[in-house]
Amino acid sequence: MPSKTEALTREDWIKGGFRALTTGGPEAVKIEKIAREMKVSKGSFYWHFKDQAALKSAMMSHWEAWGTQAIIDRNEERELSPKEKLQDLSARITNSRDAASGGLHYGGLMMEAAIRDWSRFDKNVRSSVRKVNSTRLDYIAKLFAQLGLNADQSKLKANLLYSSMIGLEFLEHQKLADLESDLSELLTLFLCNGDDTGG
Amino acid sequence: MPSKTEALTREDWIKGGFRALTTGGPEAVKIEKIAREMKVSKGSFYWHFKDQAALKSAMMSHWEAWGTQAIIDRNEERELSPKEKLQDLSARITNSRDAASGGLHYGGLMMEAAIRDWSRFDKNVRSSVRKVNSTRLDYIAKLFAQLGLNADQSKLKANLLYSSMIGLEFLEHQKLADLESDLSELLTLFLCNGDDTGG
DNA sequence: CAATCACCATACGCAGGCGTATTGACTCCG
DNA sequence: CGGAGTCAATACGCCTGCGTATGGTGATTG
Repeated sequence: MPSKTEALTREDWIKGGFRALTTGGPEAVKIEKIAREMKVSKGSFYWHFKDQAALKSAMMSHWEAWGTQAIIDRNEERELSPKEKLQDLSARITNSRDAASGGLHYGGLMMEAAIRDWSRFDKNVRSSVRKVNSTRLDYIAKLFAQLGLNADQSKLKANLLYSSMIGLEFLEHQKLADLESDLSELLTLFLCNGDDTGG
Repeated sequence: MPSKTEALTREDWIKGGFRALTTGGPEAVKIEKIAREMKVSKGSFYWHFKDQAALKSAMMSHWEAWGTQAIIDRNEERELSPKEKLQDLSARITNSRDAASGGLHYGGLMMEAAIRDWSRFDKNVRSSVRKVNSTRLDYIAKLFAQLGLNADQSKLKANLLYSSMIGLEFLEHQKLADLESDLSELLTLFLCNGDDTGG
């Protein structure tokens, strides 16, 4: 365990990477830029990481874990009805600013959006995003199924709910309250009528 | 009217800009890069535009017009019921590869997504996107209103429908057919029950 | 107390992008 | 033909970012 002024760790750089991503988008995830923000030289970076791709990869690993299992676990560990879980999930995803994930928690909404941006033109990031989406969708669909919807309907509603979360988040950068209320309305709508799948 | 090998126009560069944006994202909208793709030198660019910002600005102007008025006009000029218009709109936004807008039509889905990415960390682009969103949402809400929904419900459903378009587009890079079907289901759901706004 | 190790700073060469300045071609007009 | 105007190629200086190489410093170990 070194002392001096507390040597940087690998995770410090990952956090720095997410800060850059969140505040400046994919374009801002530059080593020298992050180094400046952290008031160190990039010499440190290349000690902890092989190159840029390694940082990106590490960031994605963290996010894959945080963006799926962490959220789901926290939702499951409390004793809620499926309906409550769905409501809670909506609130959690839109409002993820609470202290979670042991310090590696970077900023919720903006961060997810930035990662989605990133994924659009980066194969590896896209692969991570697909995993996360898939896990989340399966989980949401499972909750709908527990409420009595059949498999197709569950998947459909999961798609639509999750898509709305993403789309609404994009529409309303500013007013968070309306976002949650809109999502809540959608959920109500989904849970009011079970089956009427038109052809 | 010059001759030679048909001198480049301002719009050629704008098209080039959109091609770059669509295929490589905001990061790819670089003058020298676009110039290479167009097999000319950047000397040409700086004849037609003052700088990068000018190109971006011009691109946004084009998109503002194309992304709102053009879509709405084409939807309105045909004689459809409001319900049909909504369905048609969904299909049109997701499936905008038909020959439209007189040649300045760059690639539908990917392009819109790239512009949204761009807007996240660029003030001017964001301003354009807000305008376009606002216009589209008003139009969609108007259609819902024509179907008998009150103002609040119209706005809500417009928000949700439009958000779903965006979110679904993100989820399903690959299968376009499912996207349309999901949207169609959502619309059906919206139009089946008029009012049940829970508190 | 030297040797080693962990961690960081500095300096380097390279590539790519920006915007400018200069020059070159081709066209139009007188 | 000569000059003005339109458009594009080339060359330049600047900056930023990458990854490497090398050197320094403080702790740790024998």
